Amino acid sequence: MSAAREASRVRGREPLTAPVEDYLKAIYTIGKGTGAAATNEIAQRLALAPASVSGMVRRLADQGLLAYERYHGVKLTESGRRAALRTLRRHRVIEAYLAEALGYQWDRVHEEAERLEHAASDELVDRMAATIGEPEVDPHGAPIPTKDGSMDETEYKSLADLAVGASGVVVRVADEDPEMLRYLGELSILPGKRVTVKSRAPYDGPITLGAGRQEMSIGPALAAHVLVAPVADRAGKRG
Amino acid sequence: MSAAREASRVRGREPLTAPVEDYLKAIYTIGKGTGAAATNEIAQRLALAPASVSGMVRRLADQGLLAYERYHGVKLTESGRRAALRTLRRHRVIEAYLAEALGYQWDRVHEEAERLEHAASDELVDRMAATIGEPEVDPHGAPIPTKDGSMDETEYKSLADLAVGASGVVVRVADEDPEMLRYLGELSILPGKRVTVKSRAPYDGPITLGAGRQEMSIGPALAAHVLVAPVADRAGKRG
DNA sequence: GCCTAAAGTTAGGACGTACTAACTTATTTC
DNA sequence: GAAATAAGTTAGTACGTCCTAACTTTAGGC
Repeated sequence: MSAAREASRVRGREPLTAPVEDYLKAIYTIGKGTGAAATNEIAQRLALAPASVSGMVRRLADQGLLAYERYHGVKLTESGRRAALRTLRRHRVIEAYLAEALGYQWDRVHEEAERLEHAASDELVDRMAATIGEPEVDPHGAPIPTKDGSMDETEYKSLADLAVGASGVVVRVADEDPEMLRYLGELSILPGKRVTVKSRAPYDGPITLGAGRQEMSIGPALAAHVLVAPVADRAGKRG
Repeated sequence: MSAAREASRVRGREPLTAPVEDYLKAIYTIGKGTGAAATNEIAQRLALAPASVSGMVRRLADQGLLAYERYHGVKLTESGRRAALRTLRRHRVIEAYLAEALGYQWDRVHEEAERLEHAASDELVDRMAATIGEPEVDPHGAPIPTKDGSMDETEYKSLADLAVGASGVVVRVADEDPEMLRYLGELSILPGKRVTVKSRAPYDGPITLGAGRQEMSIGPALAAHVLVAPVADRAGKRG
């Protein structure tokens, strides 16, 4: 490695730029913490040209945030993982705070948090978290990393994977699209809601759900974004 | 004017970048709204080289935010003034919110707001303002521009200009330096406090103040940053 | 195992914002 | 009003991030 590149790697703890934080967050969520992320996946998630990603991941690797092997994707280093979790914590605490303290609807928090996460200090985020009682999940049910950089990584089944007749409690909606969130809200498919799969039509057909006294049908693409914790069935439940 | 430059001026209502907002804010506060600002003043306020300012003001003039005449400083256009006031409103509402809702001390709000002002949406700022009861001043006593872009431009005397024997109510501390603010806080020279000038030493010497039951001396440089509304003297006041 | 499609990279350029060094214009002083 | 100083500008460069176009490497189908 050249002296110049070595020097750039040694460069200390300057704050990360907003694009850098976005890359790390994207890589983290693609790789679920430790897995690898492909150039095209990163490009798609960030709505950038793949060529731009190639250039950026090289710089991030030079800074010691990524392990990068040409043509074979990237993995976060320990320092990259910490930075990603810091940003993810900011994002989710801010989302929770906007909903709890400022009356935002759950379909609006993501966009606002997407900008604020790069501007808020650690202290601000900690104060927000304290003010609303140290939440453990954001308004979509996504777990909030702790200050020391650990996060609940429980993997949940989606509603699309639940067997016919099985019940579950919605724990998370794994998508930020405001339209989708509003639609789910109308159906009152929200974190905490108990649902039962009544039937599933063949050939990727609609899934019929029971939730409280209601019954409803949703497509499999939508169902795949609704994550549930399975519960044992019992009769005479209260909605 | 060339076609290319004309085209760039016509470019619509894209959101302004953070540096652009900082320039406009600086120019507004230097020119007190409508006055002119010199290149070197802007450079000093933003801690930039004068050459950088020359380049930037030309771009801002191309965008119709400034009136710029080479070698003769700049003035905000109406559109520049509106943008500056929008940023100033964000900044001061955020400061007030941090202090009121999140327990920040008055010497810490400026730094945090300096970054958040570029990331917060109008909606967020309006919600913050509503949540803390539509404040009219920030924690330092600076007036908050209204949503429709007007601001109380009352000019106050500073403590350094108050005659010996005269009294005033502190309305504002016109500086953001945390050390200065903490020091004034220790002396409890805060917005709302009533003070009386007891004496003034010659040759720019210390100014002795009475405030409540206390008496204290401060230097003229510090006094110049403390703005007061004059009040008629009366005996037997309560602190 | 070869060929093609998919995935990824390099080359070259643009834009916004900053810098230093060298130059020009304006202002002050005598 | 000329010289000295202050204020401001241009020229040339750097850096971070993005782009498109053209090229290279990898992986999948036969």
